[in-house]
Amino acid sequence: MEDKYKRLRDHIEEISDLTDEEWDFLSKHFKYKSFKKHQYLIQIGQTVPSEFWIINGLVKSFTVDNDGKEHILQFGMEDYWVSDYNAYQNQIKSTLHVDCLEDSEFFSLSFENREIICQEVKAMANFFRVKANLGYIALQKRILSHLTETAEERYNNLLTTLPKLIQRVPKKLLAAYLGVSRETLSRLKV
Amino acid sequence: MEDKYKRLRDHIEEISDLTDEEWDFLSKHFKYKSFKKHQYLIQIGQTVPSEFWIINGLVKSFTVDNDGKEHILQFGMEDYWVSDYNAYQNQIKSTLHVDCLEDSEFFSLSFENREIICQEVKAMANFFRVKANLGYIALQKRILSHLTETAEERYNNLLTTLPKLIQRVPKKLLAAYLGVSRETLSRLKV
DNA sequence: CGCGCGATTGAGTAATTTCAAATCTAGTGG
DNA sequence: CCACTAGATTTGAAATTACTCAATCGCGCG
Repeated sequence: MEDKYKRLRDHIEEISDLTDEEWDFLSKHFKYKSFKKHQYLIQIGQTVPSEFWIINGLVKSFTVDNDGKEHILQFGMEDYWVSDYNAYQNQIKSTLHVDCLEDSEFFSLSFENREIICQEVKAMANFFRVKANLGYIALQKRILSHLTETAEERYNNLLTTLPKLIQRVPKKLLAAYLGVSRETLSRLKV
Repeated sequence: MEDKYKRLRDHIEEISDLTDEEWDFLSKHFKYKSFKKHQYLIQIGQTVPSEFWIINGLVKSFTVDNDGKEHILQFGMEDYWVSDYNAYQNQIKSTLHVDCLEDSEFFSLSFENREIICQEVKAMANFFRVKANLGYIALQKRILSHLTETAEERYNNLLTTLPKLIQRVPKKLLAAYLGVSRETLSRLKV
């Protein structure tokens, strides 16, 4: 467990340095959680009290449309943060499922605790500010990739940017992430 | 000019309250700029020293693909923030154009000045943190809309969420934002 | 008045989806 | 360890959708 906390601290200090006192204070606000494959962290219609930092494992966040088809907003793996941020930030009901694709471990952070540690520890306010900026930038890139690239190009980009992910995720889920049918993805000459 | 600064302060205080001293300090770090229709705030290949808060006017940020087609990442109007945040945050060359669709006025904020006011004024660090979160959430919604909705549904959503924008923007630019050809957009029965 | 830009419409083409079936694979229990 | 089964992947063919290329129409500005 020590090493898991250590990894979280390292992760935060990639962006904002912490004193030992700050770390002692803030680390108490995270809660360790463990989920089995196929368990849900978040379900549509429920409140979202926490966001999750992924210690290890793999999750998907997704919605289901009127035809029953699954659309994947995000995959999350080691060192990723995941939640339904719309529901979390605005304290409303979730419109997403978050489901474990593997047995996974997390540190969860409640909305209240996040505000507390941001208020008390300037470095954490800075961390989340920078992190949100980076997330915003990453999503802008994804939007642009949807506007400018074919599914084939997006798939090839995935292969090069997240090769480890590809091996852990069934192709039909990659299709649901890229926005094409699994048949079309299967027909791409890669 | 007084009222323009007042509007910026109001905008910030929708999220984070400021003391008069804090405002006096931080407002000095913004620079007023005015651009004519068709002028570029940012061009591909150039550095991006600033982000811009739009006092009034209208801009688009976009790229041009290999076929010469334009793809619009964002429209910005009154009270919006706009930049190439990837280039701005990482201090690299821009991959976007930002172009004025109308005569427009801005307050610009350099990267250095943003860090300064975030360091000195806790409320501003909080403001940008929350703002980045809201931006992240908005882009997640847009990703999901691309995955789950048809161009027709996305267009109808635009009509209801940003009716004023529609009237100021030619339809072919809306098509470039929604990710369909102008002919297809024109054929939608709305 | 005419020019240019934007919007619309038509027709043919290309790409993707859907539905169906066959094949392959990994995990389970015996 | 093997056989079995459910899920995943691939392939085929038809149907749908969107795109491209072209031509026309409409309107505002100079």
